[in-house]
Amino acid sequence: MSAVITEVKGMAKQIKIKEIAQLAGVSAGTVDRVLHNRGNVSREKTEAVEKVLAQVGYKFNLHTSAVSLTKSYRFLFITPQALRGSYWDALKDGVNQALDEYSDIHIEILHREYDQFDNTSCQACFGAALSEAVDGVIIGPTFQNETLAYCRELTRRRIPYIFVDARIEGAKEVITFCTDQISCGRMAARLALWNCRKGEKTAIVHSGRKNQRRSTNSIVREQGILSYFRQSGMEGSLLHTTLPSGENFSSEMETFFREHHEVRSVIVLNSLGYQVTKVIRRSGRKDIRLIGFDLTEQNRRCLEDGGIAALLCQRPQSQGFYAVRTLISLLLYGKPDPNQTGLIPIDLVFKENLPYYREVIL
Amino acid sequence: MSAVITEVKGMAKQIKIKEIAQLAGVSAGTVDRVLHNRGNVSREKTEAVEKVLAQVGYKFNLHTSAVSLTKSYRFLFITPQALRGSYWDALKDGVNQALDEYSDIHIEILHREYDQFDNTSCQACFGAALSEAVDGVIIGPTFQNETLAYCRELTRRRIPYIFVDARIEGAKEVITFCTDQISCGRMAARLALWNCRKGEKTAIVHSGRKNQRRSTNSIVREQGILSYFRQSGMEGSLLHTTLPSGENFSSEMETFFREHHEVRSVIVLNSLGYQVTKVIRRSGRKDIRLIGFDLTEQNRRCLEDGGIAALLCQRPQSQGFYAVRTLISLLLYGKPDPNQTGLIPIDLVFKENLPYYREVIL
DNA sequence: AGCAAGACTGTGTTCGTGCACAAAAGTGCA
DNA sequence: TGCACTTTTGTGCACGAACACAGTCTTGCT
Repeated sequence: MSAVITEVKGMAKQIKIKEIAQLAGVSAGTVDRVLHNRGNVSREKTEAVEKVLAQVGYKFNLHTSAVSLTKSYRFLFITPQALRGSYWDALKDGVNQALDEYSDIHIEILHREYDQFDNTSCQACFGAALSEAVDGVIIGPTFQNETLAYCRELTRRRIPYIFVDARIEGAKEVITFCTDQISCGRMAARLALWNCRKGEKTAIVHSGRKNQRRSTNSIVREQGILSYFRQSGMEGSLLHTTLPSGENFSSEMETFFREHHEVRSVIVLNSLGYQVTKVIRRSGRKDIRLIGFDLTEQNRRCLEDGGIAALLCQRPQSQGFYAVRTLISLLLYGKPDPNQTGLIPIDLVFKENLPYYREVIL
Repeated sequence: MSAVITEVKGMAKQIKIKEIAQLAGVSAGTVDRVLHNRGNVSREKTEAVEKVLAQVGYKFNLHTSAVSLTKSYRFLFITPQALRGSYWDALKDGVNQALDEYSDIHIEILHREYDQFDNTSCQACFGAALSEAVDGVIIGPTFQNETLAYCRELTRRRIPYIFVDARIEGAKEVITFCTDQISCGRMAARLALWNCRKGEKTAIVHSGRKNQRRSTNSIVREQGILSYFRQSGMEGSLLHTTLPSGENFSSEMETFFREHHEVRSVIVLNSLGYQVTKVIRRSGRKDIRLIGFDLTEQNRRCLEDGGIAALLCQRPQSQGFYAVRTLISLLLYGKPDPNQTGLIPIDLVFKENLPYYREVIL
């Protein structure tokens, strides 16, 4: 019989502002001023407080702060159109969840949507956004130039902003909440090559919007796929095809699947996997595994009925939730939470673990 | 150019106890008594308050409550030995994280560990636990009878308890935080059969503790695997082998892998996948994909070096976190959060998304 | 020196909730 | 009815952080 091992875990007795004040030989008010760097504190006392602070490790608590908070905040939340059940809709759910969690803080969020396939719409949206007096902005970016112009103006006005889903090179955002799309691509590739035989091929489906740059995410995902295939010495087994824009049925693609019997895996680079399942079904092929991205309502159904074998997801709810939380924390304490990396886990969803993704779990 | 769609999201103005009191024609103290069912309120006023409550949808705020809370709570946390980097250690991390998050509430947690392979140790542990005066208990159960006896006593003493990782039939726990092991098994099976050819086989590795019942979880996982294989008409492609107890190297299993060339996938039913990688390596086989469970430190390393192809994980940190949170919420408000289902998502981890599981994300 | 402007610092009030205590109302019994 | 007792109800303070305000101390200028 082995011994009963025991251990006591107590709370790390949270230090109070009053105690800090006492240790530093100042009043609570001064500590408060230092903590929020509101200024008007002599160098001497600032240093005294900061010295104590460094030793005791004071922890901010959003909720306790909120009890006494009188100020109210206004955020802008700018994304492509968030259709019911879409990726952006899920992100919005996360934003609302944060609003709920921090309902003791007075926050108002204005949601502004633009057409992600029309840069003039985006431009107009950002233009209108500039006339709003807000304390912070959350941006789901698409168009590089338009977004950058807007961000520059925000920087000039000292309004903090956060990217979700993807970042724009050159911007000075507080943080970006997104997943590493290279890893996403590599995971998709691993699934495509899982137990793969010589001669079997993998098809990559691109989005085929006319006159439209492909989204950065889909480009990077493809790079990830490519790097994994190259590393596995299977570079030659990749094929490419294109999904036409809109809901138009692609007879071209149907022919593609009919003719390429050696294709056993299909990776759809965007969230339109559910459209490809229809094509595959029409082609009569039953030996193809479809790997898609994003847990939209349509994709969810396809996962359930078997049309899609696996989905790679980037927890849009978490992105929205953390974005709001970070903005609050930043505005209340003047500095972003240093623990935050901005990297959001990648979820691999099969039919079996799908049910857990019904309710939002952060 | 399409229109810019806009929408305003504001906070849902939280109702205060004072307002409720006013609406019900009573004092704030009475509302407080009703909310926490402390008794000593006339039927008449109770009904008046509850009527208002039902209309306005009052929401508890853990943190504001905590500000004024003077009471302190004591929880017991009873698990198998939580070796560094083990599954139980991860669960403990989640408990500590909750302690951290709710550091404004006075909570003390006593961790008691027993030897999961020695029921007398478990019995002794529960025996000692009964002499502790505590407000709630979190149990990671292993032995059915011993646990049930302890739980009966807890029920008698009206001390709430919560299971993590697995539940014990017949107990009256507040809630159990665990994943559906059937689905876990089915996911493992899906991976094993992913792109599988006729003639290829899958080996299931059982734990081989002497004189020891297998853990409920591993039994249920096997049922899940079996059901998936049966459904796919591949029942015949399953083989079984056993891992000896302790760290002893299994030459028997090495021979198994050498002889069964048709085995292409291996599912290790418990968290000891990393031990099996050594055997496979010794056997010289390089065409086998190992599917394991639980993101322990050792398994993590094997995932990185490729010895393990995929791990199925059950977010032990979340389990620990939610267990503590539920206990707090229960003790403060007298009733568990009805939103909680207790089901924890299943994570499928490859080498590519492993980095995100370094830091605990709830 | 006298004085005002500004920098600095401490005190006191506020928020919503929990809880102790006091006040009020009801109950039973001689 | 009067008295002791219990049950019910209201009031007031504490909690910890934010912030307004008032008081104190510099500093520069006439």
